[in-house]
This record gives sequence, C-alpha cells and structure tokens, in this order.
Amino acid sequence: MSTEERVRHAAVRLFAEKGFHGTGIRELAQEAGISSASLYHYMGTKEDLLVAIMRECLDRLLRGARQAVDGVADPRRRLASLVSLHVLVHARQPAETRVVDNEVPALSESARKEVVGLRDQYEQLWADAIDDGLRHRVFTVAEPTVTRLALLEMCSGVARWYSPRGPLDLDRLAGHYACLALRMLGSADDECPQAVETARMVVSRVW
Amino acid sequence: MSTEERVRHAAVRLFAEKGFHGTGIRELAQEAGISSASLYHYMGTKEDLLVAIMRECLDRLLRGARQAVDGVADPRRRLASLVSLHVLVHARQPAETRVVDNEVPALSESARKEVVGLRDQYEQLWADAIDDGLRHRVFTVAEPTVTRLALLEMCSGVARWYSPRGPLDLDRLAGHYACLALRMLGSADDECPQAVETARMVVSRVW
Amino acid sequence: MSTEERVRHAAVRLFAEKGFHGTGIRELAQEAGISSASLYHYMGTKEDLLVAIMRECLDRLLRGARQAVDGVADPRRRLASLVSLHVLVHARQPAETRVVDNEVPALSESARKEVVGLRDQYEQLWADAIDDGLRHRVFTVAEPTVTRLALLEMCSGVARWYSPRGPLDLDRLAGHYACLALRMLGSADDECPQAVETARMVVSRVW
Amino acid sequence: MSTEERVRHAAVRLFAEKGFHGTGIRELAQEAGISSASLYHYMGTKEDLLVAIMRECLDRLLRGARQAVDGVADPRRRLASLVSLHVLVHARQPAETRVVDNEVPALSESARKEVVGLRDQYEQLWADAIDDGLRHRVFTVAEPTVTRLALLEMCSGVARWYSPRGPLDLDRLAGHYACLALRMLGSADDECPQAVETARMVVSRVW
DNA sequence: AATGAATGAGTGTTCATTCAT
DNA sequence: TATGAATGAACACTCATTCAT
Repeated sequence: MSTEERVRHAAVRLFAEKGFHGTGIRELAQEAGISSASLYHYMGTKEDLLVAIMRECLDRLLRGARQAVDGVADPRRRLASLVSLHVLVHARQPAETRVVDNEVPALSESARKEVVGLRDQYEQLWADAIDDGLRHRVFTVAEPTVTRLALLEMCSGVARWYSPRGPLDLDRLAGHYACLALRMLGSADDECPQAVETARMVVSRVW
Repeated sequence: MSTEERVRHAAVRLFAEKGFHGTGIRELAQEAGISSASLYHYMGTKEDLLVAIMRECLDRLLRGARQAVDGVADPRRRLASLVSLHVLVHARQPAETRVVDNEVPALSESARKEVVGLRDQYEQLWADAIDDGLRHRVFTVAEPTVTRLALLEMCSGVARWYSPRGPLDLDRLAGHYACLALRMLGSADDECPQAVETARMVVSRVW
Repeated sequence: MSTEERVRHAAVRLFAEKGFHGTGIRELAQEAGISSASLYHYMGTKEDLLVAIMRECLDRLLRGARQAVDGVADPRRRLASLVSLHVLVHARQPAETRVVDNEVPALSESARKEVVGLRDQYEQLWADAIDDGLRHRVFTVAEPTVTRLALLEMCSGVARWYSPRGPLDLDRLAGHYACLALRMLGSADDECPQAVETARMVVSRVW
Repeated sequence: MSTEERVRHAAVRLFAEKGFHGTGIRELAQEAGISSASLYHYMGTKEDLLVAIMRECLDRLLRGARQAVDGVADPRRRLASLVSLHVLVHARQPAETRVVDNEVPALSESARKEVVGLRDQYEQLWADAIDDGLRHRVFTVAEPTVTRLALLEMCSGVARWYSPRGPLDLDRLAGHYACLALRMLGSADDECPQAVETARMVVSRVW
C-alpha cells in the first residue's frame, strides 16, 4: 500500500471515529506512519483531504446508483436496488460513509456546495423512483418526500452499527432493508433478492 | 432566562451546529453573552456541559417513553407511541437530540458508559415492544434486532432535516412515521392517531 | 510601564533590529516578559501590531510636520524645519522610524495602502515647500522631484547610523542636515538655527 | 542563462522584494524554475547564497570605485565620480544593492564581519576624497563624517525609488546627484559631466 | 457574580535542509 | 544533474482552563 493510500486510510478511520475536528494532524500522521510534515506531501490542507474523501465516496455512490437504475423500468426494482446498494456500501465502508454523512458541517462554504450538490444528485435518483412508483400505483404512501428522507436515514444508519462480525451477512442485511423499504412504500416485497443481486454486481464494478 | 439557561442553550445550539470539538469555549461564551471566564461559574469543564446536556435529554426521553408504554398492553400501540414520541422530540428539539446522537464519541470513557447506559435502557423499551408484538403475532418481520435499529435510525434522522417552516405539522409527521414503522413490522397501521395523541400528552408532561 | 507598552516596545526594538519576518512571536513574547499566548491579549495578529506601530509613528510625524510648517511663509524656513524635525525624530526614535522605512513590503495590500497614504501626505509637505521655494526663486535646483527624494533618503538614513553616544548632539545634527538641505537647494543656509528651534518645540509637543 | 545564474537572479529579485527572511526556499526554487532540492546543487545554505550576492556586489563596487579614483588628483572629481558611480549602480541594479543595504542584519556574525569589512573599505574611499577636499580647501563643510554618511544614504536611496521608465535617464540622474553632493560639500558643481563619464566607463568595465 | 489577565499545551501549517534514487 | 520523499524544528495562532481582583 502506498503512502498516499495509507494517509487516506488513516484519515478515513480517524475522521469517522473522532470526527474531523476531533482528529489532530499529528495523530493522523502517526496513524499513517509518517511525520506530520511529510503529510503535506500527500495532501493540501486537512480540509482538502476531507473533501477528497467525501468526493470520491459520493462519486462512486452516484456512479453505482446510476448503474443500478439505468434502463430498469420497474420502479419497485429501482428503489429496491438503490436501497440494497446504499446498505451494502454503508455496511462495507462504514468509515467512509460516516465521514460523508457526519462531517458536512465541517466543510467550508464552497466545498460544502460541491458535496451537497453531489448528494442532491444522488437523492434525486431515489426521488425519481418513488415518484415513478406512485404514478404507476405500485407505491402507496402519503408523504413521498418525508418517506424518501426516512428511507435514506434508515439506510445510512447501517454504517453506525453494522459489524461484519455479527450474525447477519451482507446480502441478507441488504435484502432485509429492501423489504423494509418496499413495505414502507406500501408495495409487495418480492423484488428484494434480484435487487441485492444487482447491487452486488454494481459494487463489484465500482469499488 | 437565567444565565445558566443561556449557557445551556448556547451550548446546545453550537454543539449541534458545529460539533463538540468544533465549538470553542470563547464562541460559547459569546453566544451566551458572557465572558469565557464567567462561563466557569455555570459549568465544570466543557465536557461536563456536554454530559449534562446529553443526560438531561436522554433522561427526559426515557421518562417520557416509560410513561408512553406503561400499562399499555397492545404492542402495536406501544411501538407506535414510542415512534411518535421519538419523532416529536427529534422534530421539536433537533439541536439537543443531534448532540445526543452525534457527540457520543467525544465523551470520555466513564461519561460514555453512563450515556450509553441510558440509551440502552431507552432502546430496550423498543425491543420489548417489538418482541412482544412478534410473540403475539401482530408483527411479522424477519430480523427484529436489525429492524429495531433501522426504526431508531429512521426516526432519529428527523432531527437532521425537519424544519417547522416546512409544509408538514408535527402531528402529521409523527403519525406518518408511526405508519411507516407499523408497515415495516408487517402490521396494520391504524393505531397511529391514538399513538400521536399519547406522545403529545407525554411531551407536554415531560418537557 | 504597562504590559501593553512593553509589548509595543519589544516589537519596535525587534522589528527594527531583525525585521518583521526575522522576528518570531516567541522572541517577541520573551522580550516583553510574557508568554506567547498572553501576547494575544495585547494585539491582534503580528501584522496588526506592525501596522499600529507604523501608523502611530507616521501619524505623529505628519502631525508634527504640519505644526512645523503651518503659517510659515518662507519656504526656506519651512523646508529647513521639515528637515530638522525629520532628523530629530529619526535620531531620537531610530527603531520606530526604521520599522516604518523598512517594513512596508511586509504589509498586506490593504495595510500598505493606508501606510503609503500617510507617507504620501507627509512627503507632500516637503514637495510644497520645495515648489514654493522654486517659484519664489529662493531655491535653485534642476530636478525638484529627484531632489526631494534625495533629501528624504538622506534624512531618513540618520536612523541607520546615529548614536546618542557619538560626539554630535541632536541639535547640531539637525542643524547640520538643515544646512546640507539648503545647500542642495541652492539657497543660503542661515535659517538653520531657527528651524532646529521650531523642530524641537514640535517634538516636545507631539512626542 | 545557466541554471546557476537563474538561481542567483531569482534570489536577488526575491531577497530585494520580500527580504531574506520573507523569502522561502520553495519560492526561490519556483522562481528559478527548478525544485527546491535541486537548489542545493547550486548553493550552500540560504545564507551562503545571500553572502555570495552581497560579496559580489560589494566587490564590484569596490573595484569600480578604485578604478574611478585611482590616479585622480582633484578630490572634487574623485568625490563626484564616486557619487556618480554609486548612483549609476544603484539605479541599474536596484535589487542587488537593496539586498546589500538592507539584509546585513540577516547575516551571521562571521559573514557580517566580512561584508561590513568590504563596505568599510568602500566608504573609506569616500572619506579620503572628502578629507582631501577639506585639506585642500576645495570643500567647506562642518561635519565631514556626518556628511559622508548623509551622502551615502542619499545616493543609496536611489535604489529604493528610481525607475528606468521615469523621465530621467541614468546620466542626468547621476549628474544631478554629483551636483547635489558637491553643493553639500560647499564646492562648485562644474565637475559633474566628466564624473559621469568616468563612472560610465567604470561601469562598462566592471559589470 | 463577573472578568481581564494569564498560560502550557496544542492547533494546522511551513521552514530550511538532507538523502536515496 | 535532478528531484520526490522525508523530517525536526519552528511558524503564527488558539485551546480550555485558572485565578486574583
């Protein structure tokens, strides 16, 4: 593993564990196995490093999500795939995703704009699937916007508690969340296994 | 409003907005309208202040939750009331609840133990309702533990986005979440209005 | 002497001796007899301190120069008084004046504008006296602008070498420079003693 | 232009513009178009580079000054030639000369001794001319030492303001300063054109 | 009750310099 | 000849906290 990768990994781990402001540059350097001065060969400012982490994670998520929904007509399958992918990624990369989810307020104005922009594009894919499902009457739910937010928070929460050492494997986890999501939307939950399959394929392609 | 309250409010607002480590003592003092030295008449250390905020919030939530479920036999109504209460509180007090949800890693070992202990007691009430519902076959869900976590994350997420200036009033919000929850558990969602009523009563009693 | 004054004196001494960039904040603190953290009770940034020193020195010089020329009709006496005052001040306060003369490039854009503005006002008084003298034919010199600059550099140079422990007292020094200046301008040099008298009075009033 | 020359030029430019302590090694490298590590193939330490610049400039000036006065009997012509040469050099090479004039305090003890020694030899030529002129009664001035310092500061000041884009060409500038100098010394100022001629010849030989 | 003054330890970042390649 | 990589020390500045008044 290159030094640059070690720096990145150290930052992801520490920012996730102690927060951006709770992580010192010297701590970061020690975790990466170099001096704090050397750190600056591999990054700009501490914030630049944070932005790079967020951008890459969101970029991948957005790219993956697009692959998961592109060309899929059935909104139930689209939504289920989005949920599965989101859960898979949050369970496999809890550190990265927690940084993305928690440290937005630590960003400066301009960086925040970029990051929020990416996140908005991503969430739009969820909104489209939900709207489509409502229009085609395969979803029945009172508040689509609130429900979308509820879904996203529910799925992102996985990064806060999932442990690979627990009894649940990733596929069953993702499948279960897909079921919960379809239930919330008032739909039958028989699309889940195929959605998990799609999500797994996307993950193997993008990560 | 007493000075002590002003300090508490300032801390809640800033810890929620910028995080514990992102908030300076001088910033806190300025927001409270006193000098940073005077701050120390109203608190111990900065961490003591954080702990006090978390403890009070969790205490109230736990007390409220107990009032909401005590003596209620139907697990659907218990669960729906817990969800409604949780959502109401997170929508009405987003700053306090975000501090509780986000700043646990900023605590020292011993303080963390206490706070996590309170949270565990609180979550146990949810677990009990779910288990009870499964036992009585009013709930049908594959992974009760995962589902409980999904529910909690979904509901806590409200604090991250709800705005009182939006189109949804608190009661409808709480009711909608109760419906979503019952759906997730594979139950009919006709207990929601009463659950909201219960939650409102509890809130008015405890806060 | 108050702590604030000690800080100011330390800064003047060190900035003059080693330059702004050559003076560390810790060195400054040590010279002032406080910790480097305490320094920040008595100043904004290091640059703010520099600007304050420059502003005060230039303000005084400008005020003094105006008092020295106001209401004096004879341009020879005006010019001689300006020279005497300039020399007196640079000999008595070599540290302050060297900071003003040497550290302008260390200033940020906006601060530099202010400082250069003050200096320009000051130099204008010299330009006016010279122009007036040429118009009234009491001065005879080919290049008035160049000559003004030559005069100013010559007089400012005093701060770089004059020592109060040398054989020349301040009055004779100032008088000699006034003579040199009048000679450069092609004028008789009999106004000097009165000019020194004027300068001494101004100095005692403004400093 | 060789890399070594590019380094030298970059250093001269930056040391003059921002001072020795205000110039970073990376900045220097960038200005020279190489990496900061490569810099060390062409210099010793940063201070060595400064010393080399100063030494060369002072060496040339001293050599030039000797050529300008050697074998010239008339002290007026000697003094006028020294002034002309000094002004020409300071106007043509403002960066080098400002470094020499401003950065002496940045030198370590031993380097400072060497540089000050060169400067003293140079100034001695001025002192000799003045003393000679006084002895032969072609100069009339009260304080020869002070006057020498005033002359030197006046002439060195040229480097701080002269611009080749201004209305004055170098010869007229040098001639004007020679006149000012002779006036200061109480002498007729008719030696100037020849002095400028001498200075120009010396410059073309030494630089 | 309130705060100006004070500080040791720490912040993120840059410094001049070295060295293996 | 040239440079990426590396670093200990220093940079200007802020931290949470204490204490005399």
